[in-house]
Amino acid sequence: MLTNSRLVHQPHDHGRCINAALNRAEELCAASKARLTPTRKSVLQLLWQSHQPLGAYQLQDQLAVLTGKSIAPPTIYRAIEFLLGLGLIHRIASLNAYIGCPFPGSDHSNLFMICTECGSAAEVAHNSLNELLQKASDKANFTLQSQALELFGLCPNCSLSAAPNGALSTESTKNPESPENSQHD
Amino acid sequence: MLTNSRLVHQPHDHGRCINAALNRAEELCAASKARLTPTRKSVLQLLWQSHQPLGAYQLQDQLAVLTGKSIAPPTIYRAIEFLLGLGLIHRIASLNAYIGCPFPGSDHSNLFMICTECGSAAEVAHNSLNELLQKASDKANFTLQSQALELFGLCPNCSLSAAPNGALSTESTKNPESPENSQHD
DNA sequence: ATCTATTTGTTATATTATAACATTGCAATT
DNA sequence: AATTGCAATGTTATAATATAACAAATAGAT
Repeated sequence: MLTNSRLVHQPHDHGRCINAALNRAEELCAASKARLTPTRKSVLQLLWQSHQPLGAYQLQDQLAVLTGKSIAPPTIYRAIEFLLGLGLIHRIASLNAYIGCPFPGSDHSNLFMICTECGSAAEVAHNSLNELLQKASDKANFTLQSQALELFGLCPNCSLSAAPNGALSTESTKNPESPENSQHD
Repeated sequence: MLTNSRLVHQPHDHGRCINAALNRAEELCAASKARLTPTRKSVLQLLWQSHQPLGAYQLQDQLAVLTGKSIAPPTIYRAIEFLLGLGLIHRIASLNAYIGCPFPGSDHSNLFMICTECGSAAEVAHNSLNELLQKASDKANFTLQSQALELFGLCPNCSLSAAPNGALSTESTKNPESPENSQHD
């Protein structure tokens, strides 16, 4: 199970998150001879400002602030489309929102754990889950092409706040580890 | 694994589907002292006309045909909200569409297998999948509340059409079984 | 019959997304 | 450097999905 859950929910050097994501994006674009133009790069950067998914019009507002000029929806959606195409971001259907992908370039499922309290979303690539879904599809004679898997609930931090005092373990408060932004469990 | 997949993809007495769904709805409403008003009932009936999810504005159009008068969006959305609340229908987030639930009243996950070709959607209640998701949530200290699980691909029928001649088994062509509209696998 | 709460009607508008066409700008070749 | 062609962005308008706010009607309880 590959996840960015710990990184999402613990204090960390987020500047490194952003830089790492932008660097990966540069590499991926170079590799596929795609152009990471200023608009596209800004949108990606904005989506990495936090670990919370942003809607297209939130992006529009923030891009206006960032660049000092207002940009119409089609431009935003084009940048989104481009980034989605390269797997640099994901769309979270149930939120009509977009988020940076922590594992671009790797073939993986898109399971999201979305906090209904703080809005954060952690991504999980879960092999046995994918196998199970593939098996279920086979059994139903369903030719699986893609998937949208979205879990809602309370993230570690919000779970702690919500819990009756001291009822939960301190498991989630241990320090984050390298590498950059993912761990294998 | 509980699914209505076979029923969705094979010829069957669909009138019985609809009637069964409406009867279950009457019972559930009676049990919870909720009122299945004409509008609500019509919306539910329309959602059971086919095994394809319908959008709110498709419902609006069809309701206009059915009743002979045009009905504004809020009324449609209110009926949808009511039916969702009782678990009689589901919302498919990635399609902005709604579909009748074949197992209302039973506590279950909402895994959908949605055909990208014909638009049909089969629902699957999959215990071990739910367990796996619960485990993954626990591991991430995520307090799971609800989920949206949507698979895209080709349904059995469309898989057959798409497949190079005779390459697939005839497994999916055997007859549907009782009961009304679900099977245990 | 009256009251109350629920449901529906009505109007307006918010939110998300795309179509269609014009313009700009990069970059490859001459 | 000028030309050309394609990719990217700008611009305007509008489609598609969803909700807010308040008024009217209706069912059910007393």
